[in-house]
Amino acid sequence: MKKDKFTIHDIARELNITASTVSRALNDNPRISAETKQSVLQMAKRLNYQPNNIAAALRNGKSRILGVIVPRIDRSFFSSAVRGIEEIANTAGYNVMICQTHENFEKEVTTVEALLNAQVDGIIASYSKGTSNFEHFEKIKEKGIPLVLFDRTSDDLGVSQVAIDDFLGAYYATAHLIAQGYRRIAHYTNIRKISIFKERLKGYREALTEHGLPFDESLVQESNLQFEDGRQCMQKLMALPEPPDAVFSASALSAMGAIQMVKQMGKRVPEDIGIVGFSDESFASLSDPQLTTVDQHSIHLGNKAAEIFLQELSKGSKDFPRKVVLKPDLIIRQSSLRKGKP
Amino acid sequence: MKKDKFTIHDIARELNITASTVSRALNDNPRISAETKQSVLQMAKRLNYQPNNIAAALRNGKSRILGVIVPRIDRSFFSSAVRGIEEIANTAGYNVMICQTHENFEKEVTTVEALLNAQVDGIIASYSKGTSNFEHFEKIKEKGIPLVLFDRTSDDLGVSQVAIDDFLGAYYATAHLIAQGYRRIAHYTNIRKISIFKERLKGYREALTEHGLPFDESLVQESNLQFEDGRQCMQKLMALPEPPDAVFSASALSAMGAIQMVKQMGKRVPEDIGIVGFSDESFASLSDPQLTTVDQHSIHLGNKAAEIFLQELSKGSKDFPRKVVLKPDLIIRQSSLRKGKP
DNA sequence: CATATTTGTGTAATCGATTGCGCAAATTAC
DNA sequence: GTAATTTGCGCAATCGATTACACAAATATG
Repeated sequence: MKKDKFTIHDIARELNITASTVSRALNDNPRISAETKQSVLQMAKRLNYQPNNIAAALRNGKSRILGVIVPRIDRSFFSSAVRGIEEIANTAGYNVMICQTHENFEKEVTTVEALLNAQVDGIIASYSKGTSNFEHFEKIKEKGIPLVLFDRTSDDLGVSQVAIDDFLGAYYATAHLIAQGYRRIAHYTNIRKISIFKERLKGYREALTEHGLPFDESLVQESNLQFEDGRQCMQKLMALPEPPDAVFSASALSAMGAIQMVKQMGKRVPEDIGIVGFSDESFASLSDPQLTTVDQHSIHLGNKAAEIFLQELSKGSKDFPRKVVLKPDLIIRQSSLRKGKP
Repeated sequence: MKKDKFTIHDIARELNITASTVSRALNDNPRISAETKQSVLQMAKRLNYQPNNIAAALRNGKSRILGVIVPRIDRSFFSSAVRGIEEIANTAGYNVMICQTHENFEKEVTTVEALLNAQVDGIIASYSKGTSNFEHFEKIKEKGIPLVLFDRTSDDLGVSQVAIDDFLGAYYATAHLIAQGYRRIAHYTNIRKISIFKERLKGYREALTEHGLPFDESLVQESNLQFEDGRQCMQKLMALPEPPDAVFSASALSAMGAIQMVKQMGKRVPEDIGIVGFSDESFASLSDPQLTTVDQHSIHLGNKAAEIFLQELSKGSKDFPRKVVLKPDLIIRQSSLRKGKP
């Protein structure tokens, strides 16, 4: 039951030197002699000295904490992105503080405040679906704290962003379906004001046009993109006078719903209906048939966001804000393979 | 571009009072008059004052940060548990700092140190598969900081624990299979020294015995319980002279692998082979057939862990350590329903 | 050999909020 | 009407580490 809270003053007393010398020795200051450093280090080890980061943080205004804001952590895309952020941040000596907004705007505002009060050195965020007002993010900028947005980004804010090319991902997906011989391709989307869904819709449309296929508004289904939405939209689509022969969904979950409904209606995937989803969730390769998806490389996305944060910290605001757009990849599985491997 | 860093001293100067009065006013100290509080609050709002938590943390030794250690965040079970922890912690005014060990013992040790240096007020952890030495956890105890283990727990350490009743979950699952008429039930397990897997094995065995079925060691398959493991174990099992007619897997992922392999071998689930998994991952209800699983109520588990942390903080170490064992529930889906609803 | 530099360490202020102690004024008690 | 309390606030120390400045001793320069 030894007292386990020694400070640099305790070390100093033991060695008959001052705390400043100890501090310098621990920080490897060149003005301290080698012997002194030696003995300080030894004593620190002997006393099992643990530095108090809080004190250092107060003194030099750096907490070495990076705040991360995500809508929710229990979605594979976000947890992987967070993991990517952590990988980079940890090796650079930063701890990560993660907060969830649950897609709730008010929670997002209070979260930003909480992180600022905690004196984080920077914030990486993906905002809520309900967020339209960016004042809370402005506040971060005003404080001179680096802010990096990822996935759900905005050009209006004038901060660095990391996202994948949603347009391209959608284009790949749609073009792949066309190449597989599907001709009447539907699209699942969310409220269109969110840029990622807008981009996906554009990519879908572009692929159609480029291959001489008509764009038919009745084939675009707007919903929350959850599993049940995927089922219901499929039902509506199949009730059309001219039902589709494929679906490109802007989410993986609703694509799964679509598959289930197709099977339930006695049709086959991919023979009768081809299906492609967006975001490579873990379940994509577990379904029957396995789901073709657009891989967003979420870990890499997180890495990139953390790297930009570190760069902004060191270089000041020169060269910033930056905008990084990663290329997605189409992971082709059975759900869209009518002709066999392309 | 206004300066946005005001302290209580700035407020004090504006009002011609001292910082101590401001501090007391902000903390609603009864010795401060109502008018003074009023004017302090107004001035604080006018200057857009943001308290510096770091300074307060240094002074009173409380950071209001709760450290959480999990093997990895991109697993539904852990991310949900974390979400449960956050729910409780946030409403109690705590921020949560999440760290991952990637099932790596060394990373776990350094993570504990990082959290201690960050002066967290408590730690909630689920340790790595490779962890056998608990010295780093002892250190937390020595510092007098509350430590709560969840899911992967240990009685040896003398700290509070929250877990689900793995034995009971396994018992439910196995008994359910028996009730559905399956008679030769296999079991997927991991290395047996980890208590959760030991318990699941015991529950499985108990259910067999209680229903007069023999325990057959050749039906117990040990692996890492990943998807591919589930496939391979199934293959081995089907090659036995007397193959099983059901599998109770200690993980959901390997149960999915089992389903896939059964289907690939031209047999049907649940008609020929019944399958039950452990841990209600998101994909369980998305598979075909949908997977019967043991629900660990991970969010609730997280809630409970956070509650115990808060209690330990307030009540001192009286009544502690505590051990909370939650009851799991069997979520019955198609993969085990041979006879229809039980 | 005198001056200039470098080396090694100490002194004391600082970061911002909190709090024990003290003290005068206002209020209550008897 | 005097003594005892209460009310309201200021003073100054404190949490632990960092760092500008100072200063003596050692070494270098010319």
